[in-house]
Amino acid sequence: MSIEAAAPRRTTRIQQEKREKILEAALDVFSANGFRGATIDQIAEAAGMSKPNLLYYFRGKEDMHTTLMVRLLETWLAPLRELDDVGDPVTELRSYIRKKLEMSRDFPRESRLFANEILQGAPRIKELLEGELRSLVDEKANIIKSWMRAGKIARTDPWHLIFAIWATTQHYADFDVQVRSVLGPDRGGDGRFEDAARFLEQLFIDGLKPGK
Amino acid sequence: MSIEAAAPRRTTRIQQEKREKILEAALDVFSANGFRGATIDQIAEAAGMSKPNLLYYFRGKEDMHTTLMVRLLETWLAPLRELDDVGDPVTELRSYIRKKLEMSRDFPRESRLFANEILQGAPRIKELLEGELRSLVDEKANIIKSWMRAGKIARTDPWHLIFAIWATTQHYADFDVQVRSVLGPDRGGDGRFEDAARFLEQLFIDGLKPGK
DNA sequence: CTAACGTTTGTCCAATTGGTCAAAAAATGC
DNA sequence: GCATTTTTTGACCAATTGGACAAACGTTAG
Repeated sequence: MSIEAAAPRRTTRIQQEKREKILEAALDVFSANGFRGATIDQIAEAAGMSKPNLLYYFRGKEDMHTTLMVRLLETWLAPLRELDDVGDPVTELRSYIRKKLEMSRDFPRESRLFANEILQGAPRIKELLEGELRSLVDEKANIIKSWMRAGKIARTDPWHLIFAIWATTQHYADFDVQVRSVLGPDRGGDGRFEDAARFLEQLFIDGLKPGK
Repeated sequence: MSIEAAAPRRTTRIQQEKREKILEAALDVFSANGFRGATIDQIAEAAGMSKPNLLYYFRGKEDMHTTLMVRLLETWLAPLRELDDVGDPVTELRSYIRKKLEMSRDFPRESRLFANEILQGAPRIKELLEGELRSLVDEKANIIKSWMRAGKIARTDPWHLIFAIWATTQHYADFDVQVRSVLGPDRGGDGRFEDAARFLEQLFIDGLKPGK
């Protein structure tokens, strides 16, 4: 026994990799089936390992889910965090909307994971919403308000503006099946995101140009 | 035995009432927990009857769900169906948006039921989306297009316009927890729907006024 | 080589859950 | 009142599922 107190075991490279692989599989399964719809067996199979082996790396299903959730929330809110006081308001907002839409295109699983959670009443991240998220949105809403006061963009409700941006952009990930179904095989292909980008730009940016 | 062929048994008043009661309970449970998250026992308890009794009126969980789904789809699409060729375009769209928002306020369970289904890939109503819904949207999109050609409203993509209206209005039902959390106790009360109505009116209607 | 430790798995278990069934209880027709 | 039909329920079942565990396996340091 060494002199030092029992140091918490360093996580080895192999442990890290396994945990990553599991989380990747869990994201797949949770986002496609929701928390209750997902089974540990499904995740295990998707990760290419046995169920007891998963439970060696995570305490349980709940553990995987919250780990995913907390980690992804950061990525998810990054674009909003970047909304910057000093930039040109219209440019900032345009860039925010584009980033959000790109996230729906590139990370639809993450979007659906959150959508699932919120739909079920956000039992596992309610505090985060009321705390961290709320203050972040308040902060950014105030920035937007200051832009309005300065006459840089049209006056409107910043909170609902943010909701509208969330709703319209995430719609293309969360309601993907519906979007594709309605657009049909022709218009529903890869081009739909460019069409959406053009539309949203017109809707939000043109509508927000100052002086009507 | 009578001369007539075995007539399909008339559904009695009591049967109708029980089925209604069950569907009401099922809507509660399905919308709050999703299909897989809902249990027959929960529905039975919510309906105030025993599980085997439920299964006397419905063949199974799936049966309740599809019955709900098909029935509610009509209600859900009613506002869009009413979008009328002959009315004033701006009035028509304003009225559509208002109705959709009111539905989110008055029928949040229905909204969440659909959201849940779509999120999971719409396994049970995919054909409906690709058939009935698609042709309805196409029809209305063409009406909107004709308005644009006539210079009555600004030019934009009608399909994505419809998506944006769906997304923004249903957001207030599907993401209710998040909306409330972000707005906080003060702004998140009953008034949030009026604020939303004002905002959406400005966003969509002002933005669509013809001639920029 | 071997002891110690980290990793993996087969097996098992208890709880949950969708659904069945036969028998009891109501309701209905005569 | 009585026979028939409809409605309700208690008991039961098989499948699924989250999780526990000890034994087996691999790896590494001495």
